[in-house]
Amino acid sequence: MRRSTPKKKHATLADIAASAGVTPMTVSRVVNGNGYVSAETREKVLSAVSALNYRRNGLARGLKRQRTDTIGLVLGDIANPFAAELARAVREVMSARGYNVFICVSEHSAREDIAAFESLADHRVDGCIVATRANKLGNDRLAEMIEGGIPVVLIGRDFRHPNADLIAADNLRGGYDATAHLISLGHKNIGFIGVTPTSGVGLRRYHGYLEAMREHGLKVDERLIVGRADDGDQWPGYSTESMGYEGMKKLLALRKRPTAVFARNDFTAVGAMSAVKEAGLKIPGDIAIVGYDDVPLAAHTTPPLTTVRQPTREQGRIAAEALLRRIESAETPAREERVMACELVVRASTVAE
Amino acid sequence: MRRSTPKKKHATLADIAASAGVTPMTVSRVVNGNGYVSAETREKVLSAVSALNYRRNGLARGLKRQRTDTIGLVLGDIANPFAAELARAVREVMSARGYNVFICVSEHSAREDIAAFESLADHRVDGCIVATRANKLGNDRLAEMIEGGIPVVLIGRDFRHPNADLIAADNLRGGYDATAHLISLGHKNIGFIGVTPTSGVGLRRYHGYLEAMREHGLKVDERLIVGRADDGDQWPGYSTESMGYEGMKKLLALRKRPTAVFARNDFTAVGAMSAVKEAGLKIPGDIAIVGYDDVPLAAHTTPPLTTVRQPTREQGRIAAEALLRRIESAETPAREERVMACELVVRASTVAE
DNA sequence: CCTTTTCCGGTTAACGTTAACAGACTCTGT
DNA sequence: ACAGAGTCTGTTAACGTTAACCGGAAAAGG
Repeated sequence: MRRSTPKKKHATLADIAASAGVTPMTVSRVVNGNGYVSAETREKVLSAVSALNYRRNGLARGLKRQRTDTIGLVLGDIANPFAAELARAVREVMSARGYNVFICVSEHSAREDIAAFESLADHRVDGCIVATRANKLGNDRLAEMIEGGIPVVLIGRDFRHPNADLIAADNLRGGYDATAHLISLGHKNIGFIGVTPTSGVGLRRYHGYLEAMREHGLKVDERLIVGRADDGDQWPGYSTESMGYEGMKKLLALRKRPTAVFARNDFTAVGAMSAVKEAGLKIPGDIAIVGYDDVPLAAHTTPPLTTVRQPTREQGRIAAEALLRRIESAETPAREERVMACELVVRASTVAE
Repeated sequence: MRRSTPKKKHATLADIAASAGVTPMTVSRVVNGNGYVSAETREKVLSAVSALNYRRNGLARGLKRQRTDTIGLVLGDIANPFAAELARAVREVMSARGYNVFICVSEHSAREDIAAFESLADHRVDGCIVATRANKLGNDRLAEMIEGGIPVVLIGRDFRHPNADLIAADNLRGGYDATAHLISLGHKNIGFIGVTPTSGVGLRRYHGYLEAMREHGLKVDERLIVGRADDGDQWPGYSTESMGYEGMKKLLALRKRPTAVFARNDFTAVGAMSAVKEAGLKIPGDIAIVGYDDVPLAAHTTPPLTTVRQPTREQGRIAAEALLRRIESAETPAREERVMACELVVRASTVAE
């Protein structure tokens, strides 16, 4: 218990300067590698730096320089492979240009969404990429921050602002294509797992499903739309697989069960597949299944999952580049909106081999 | 093209003060809700705050207060559900105590590992939770930072330092139990997917496997250890499912193929299962499979996956609390090390129902 | 009535860094 | 020898915030 020691303080430029017998300014020049410093002084300074374990204070530096070389990335759900891939792409571009990336997670809650970009803004990140789903409160707050002068780029968030670029996958079309694929295979009774009829408002892929059904003259039975509401503020212990599993159970219990199902994402689809197999039914013979995202897992399910691939890396890369443009140009550039095509990947969960 | 506007600047306390006809100090009192301010002036100030869209400058604030109310979390792989769950638990504890959490991702690269906690340290986070795998360079750098005075707690990183707590799951025991389970079912020829014989040095669950084999008098054939090296600095396009798939392919091609396989994690196990089924073999009849982590998916594979559950939330929570202790106590507390038990979850991939 | 407390707001001086400028000294070329 | 350029280091003044302190007015207590 007595094994505690007094706390250490961080060394400052002044400490190094005193120890090396120079002024703080000279030390600053050495650690930043700019300005003229003789080899001899540099040596003295560097050895003092490592002796005192000096690290520059990013707060003071950022305050003085009016930039932090740091950007923020707000993600809704860190467990999602899509988010992970996005983060990787953003980071690649950003670190090549000398920026750090700090990630904040909102857990799909409006309150946390706001808290996340407020804390990033307070720490004066040079810009922000926001990849969370739209919500009223968050949108309002975001608009204020943008108007407050923070460069912002949105990924897949259904919110438009004249000073924020928007990069998105064409999930409306993706959902349409997935559904049209099932229709072209002769299915008429097609379910959707992953939203409630009311909560799906913000989900483009769900609208794609509705549109495809309507355009092909198929009626959408509300009993075929199953899932949990997700627009509330809490989503405790959310597991997308179990939503798929439970959703499919509900569909299988219907008097007239669907012959095909479109799931909001691949993990939901996997849960649904598990329920189908448990019921002793065949995929795709009895029920065909389509997922969304083409996560690595999708190629390894039994049977392999038909899904819709979105260009994740490209979205991340383009968003990062758009943000850099906003950060580094003297004037705030004109708004850019990019909608990227998705690609249906047909595997054995809809078409037997 | 011409649709660009000049950049905005952030409003400062002084701007608000001027606009409200008070001093900056009074504004500070209002926005921080401390000190005495009359209702009338508070009103004036607040309306100026919202009119000018003021947000306090966290850099200046942090610089002056010598704390940022922010902690850093360094993760190796954001796509891992384990990491996601950990992050959630850490965030829960931390936001309840008024701290923000910034996440940095190292992509399992030593260079990025170092860059991550250096950038966090430079931004003067109040403390850091590091959940990346150990590596020589990173450990050295980390030791320097700890000695530089930053409170650090490690999760599952095989690195000891007198001023850093260590929370870990007992993956050695978990790996042992998983392997012993297979042995108790009569398997003798048991493969491991996910490391090369040389690269697995840092992976406790792999050592558990080796230990169980040795203790039960079974010899470990090096050809039964398959996987990619992962201790290099690059790991491009890494997909854990495909490692499992390819690893299993190699094992199936052996003249004397294993009757059971232990995979380093559940996704690797899923990839392996996919290769087994593709070869027309039965699970667990021809080959039994055990994974690790008990991700939500594991309950929904076909057959459901036997795996080892680690207490993820608890690790996150305990780490967060340990960090808070380090941050908020005046003296640096004595080192704490917690090893948490894992639990074998038996499902149908090893024992037919 | 006087003393003490509570309320309200201003003043000053940092926190650690760097941009801008200034001064001195050393070359180089003519 | 001298202008001009290049090299090296120091001084000053912010960047935006808040801790610490100060003083006056009003309220409370005796």
